[in-house]
Parts: sequence; C-alpha cells; structure tokens
Amino acid sequence: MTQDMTRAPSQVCTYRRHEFLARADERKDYVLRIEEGWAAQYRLLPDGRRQIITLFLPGDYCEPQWLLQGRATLPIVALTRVRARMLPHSRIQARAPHEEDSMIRVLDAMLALLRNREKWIFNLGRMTATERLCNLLCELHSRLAARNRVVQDRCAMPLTQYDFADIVGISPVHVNRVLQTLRGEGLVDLKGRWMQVRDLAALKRLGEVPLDPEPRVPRAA
Amino acid sequence: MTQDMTRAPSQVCTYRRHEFLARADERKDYVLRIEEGWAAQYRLLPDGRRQIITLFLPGDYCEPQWLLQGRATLPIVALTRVRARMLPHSRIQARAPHEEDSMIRVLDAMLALLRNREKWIFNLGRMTATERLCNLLCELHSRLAARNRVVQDRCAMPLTQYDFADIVGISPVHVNRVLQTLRGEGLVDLKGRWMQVRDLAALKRLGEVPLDPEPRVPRAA
DNA sequence: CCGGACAATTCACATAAGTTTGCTTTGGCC
DNA sequence: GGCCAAAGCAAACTTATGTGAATTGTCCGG
Repeated sequence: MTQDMTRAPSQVCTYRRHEFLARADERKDYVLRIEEGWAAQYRLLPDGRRQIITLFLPGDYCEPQWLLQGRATLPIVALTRVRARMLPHSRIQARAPHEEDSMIRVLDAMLALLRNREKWIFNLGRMTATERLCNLLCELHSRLAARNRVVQDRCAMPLTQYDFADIVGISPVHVNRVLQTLRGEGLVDLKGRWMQVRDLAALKRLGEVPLDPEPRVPRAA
Repeated sequence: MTQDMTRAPSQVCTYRRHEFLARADERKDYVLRIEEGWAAQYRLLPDGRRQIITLFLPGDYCEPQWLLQGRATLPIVALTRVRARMLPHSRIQARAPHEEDSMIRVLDAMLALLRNREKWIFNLGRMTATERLCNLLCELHSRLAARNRVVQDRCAMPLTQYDFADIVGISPVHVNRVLQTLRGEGLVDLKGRWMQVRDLAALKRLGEVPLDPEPRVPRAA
C-alpha cells in the first residue's frame, strides 16, 4: 500500500475507432504514450469543415502540452483502435533525465511535434494538392520508419481518403484523383489499409521541396 | 568590472526593413523582445513561393525557441524598422518567476505563439480567402489592442498586400480583391499603413467562426 | 521638386480544385 | 456466407482563386 506509485506499472487503456482520447477543455493530469494505433487532434466547424492539426502515431506522446497546461485544448479522436499507456505527471517528474518517459524526453518529443507544424503551415499555404499529399506520405513513411514500422517499403496506412482530405486541406474527391495519378505513375500504392512506396525518391522530389538555401529579400512570386 | 551582468542594462538593437533578425541555422544565445516594429518568420522556396509562419509584434518575444534549442531554425526578417532588446539566456535564467523576462514568462509567451499555430493551420486548410483575411485582421487587432496600440479603432498596419498574401496563403491580387470588398461593405479600411476597423463585430462574424461545441464523429462534409 | 522604386489596382483569361451525384467495391460483423 | 455501412471511385459541371501584364498611385531620398 505504501509502495512508490511512480514506479508502479502504468495503466494501459484502449479506445475503439472514433472514440475520444480527449475532449476540448478537459482536465488532464497525465500524458498518453501511444503503443498501437493512430489518433488525431482536430478542429471542427458546425458546418462540417474539419481540419486535423496533429497526427499521433505509435511511439508518440499524446498530448505533451497537457504537462504544461493541465488540460486539453482540442479534441483528440482515435482513427483506429488505439492502445495507449497512461503516464501521470508525477510519474514523469520522478524519472531521471536519461530514463524513458522522463520530463526532458517528453518535452523534447513535444517540441518535435510543434516544430513540425511549421512544415504543415507551409504546406497548406503554398503547396499544390499533389505536393501536399506527397509530402504527407513522405512524412508518414519516415515517422513510421523511425519506429521500425516499415518493412520492404510497406507500412500500415489506416487513414481513409476523408482523413487525408482533412489533413492536407482539400476535398475527399480530389484526394482520390491525386492518389489515382500517383498510383498510375508508379509512385505509391494505397490499398486496403496498407501503403506500398514504389519510388520514394520520386515521391520526395514531388513533396519535399527544398527550402531556399540563400536568404533573399522575401517577396511573393 | 565585477558587477552582475545579469542586472546590467540589456542591449538594444535596431534593424531596418528587410534586414534579418535571424538566418536559418544560426546559433543564438539570446532572445529578442520586440520594442517597436514588426517581424516575420518564414519559409521560402527557390521558385519564389513564400509562407510566413509567425508574426512578431511589439511586446512579443522573438524567438523563444532559441532558449530551448540554442539556434534558429527559420529566418526572421524585419517587416518594418525594428527596435528590439537583447535578452541573453543567462539574464533570463537569473530572473525570479514574477519578474519581467523571467523564464516562465518567456516560455509562457512561447506557448501562446505556438498554440496560435493551431488556428493558422485551420485557417489555411479550411477557410475561404475572405474568412482567412478577416480572421487575420481580427487577430492583429486583438494582439495590438492587448498591447494598447489601438486607439479609436485605428492601429498601425505595416503589412503590404504581398505580406498578407504570404500569411493567408493566397495571391496578392486576390488579397486586393477581398480588401476592396471589405472596404466597400464598410467593415475595415486599410490605407497608408493604417487600419481602421469600422465594424469589428461583423469582421469577427466573418473571420472568427465558432468551433463545433459538441464533439461529433468527425467527418469531412 | 523630381526620379525611381515599391505598392496598389485593374482586367482578361486560365486552371486547380470543389460540388453533386451515383455507382461499385470492400470489409467488419451477425 | 451474406448483409450492410463505410469507403473508394467516377464523370459532369461549377467556381474560387491564380496568372500575367499593364496602369496608376505613393512616398522617400537626393
């Protein structure tokens, strides 16, 4: 009864698809580490327009901001069945810096996710539909690869074309058009919850445009 | 010679329009607090496409991430003549929590700017050109008002229509079209580096769409 | 007071992407 | 194994926004 709770095994929780990991303005005294499945943080308008702001993949901390703010700001929904580990703040603070789930590590992961938003803003503002989708596919591929979830250029891809649409800010119909083209050109193959990357280099050429190396006086084209 | 440098008067620096406050990958051991003028953090493509990621207004810390990362990631350029105060890390760390420029305060300001990106992502992804511009004008109005820089519904507005375009992700020509309309409808008047808000309520109705109050299963329209 | 550069404006036209609708396929579940 | 809802797909049509290019306005410095 008097054992150190900060060392006790952490609680695992599961969510079904479309279930909420968090609702707006909900109080939170823990952080989730996704073990399995995908989740998304989003904003939704009464007229139905939805924009996904953050994607959480296996291995991601969801949502580290809770550490600093004590509550969720935006809803988070499970895109698939999700298994996650609950990490109470006390537990995180008790970890030594080099340990897993230590404060620094969690904050570091948080910064990485936040830095990524710069890229998303750029994408939404200045890239064409094709570029946005290629960029997203590259991002997912590399994030999954970093977690050893890509084998032989194949990885799970649980996003529906509606999900894609709400990430890259275009219509579902247009997502379909673009994916058809990419498939036709032999770049990627999305089929049955799986993605097969056939030509990663080409995909990167289309989606990961190089930033201007030398700073010039910035002006619109 | 042996006085406490963390209490010495901080250095003030000035930049002319189009001058860089930071370049990509530059090492930084200080944070700037903008005293006067506007600056922008952006990404630029070789083909000329530019997207502004963050706007820094008087009173903002620019760029707090430097505190945690030790270097800039994206270039920052002065949109006007800028006067800023240099706050070395050592100086910030020496401040007590309740003091100005203390670590908590700076980090807090950082979080506010980062949280704002969620709104920008939504805007770029799911709002029409008119909505985006109205939203931006509302944001600027309220940020300036918070710093007591709005008098009688009038405030400085140093952004060119090219700048607007690179913030809300549309073409300069279209910015012009939309602003004409807004002026014609008596909502706002942009003229000669000044903005006059004639109908703030209407502007908010157009730009600050309410988030969906009750979480539903999110789906594209 | 003038010249030059930058900013705003306008117009005609091009096009990427949205909308609507319906059909087909897939896949989870009883 | 078959049913049903969800997801994928397709075609026709509409539209918001982009492009290119020329004109006008404004302002700062010499």
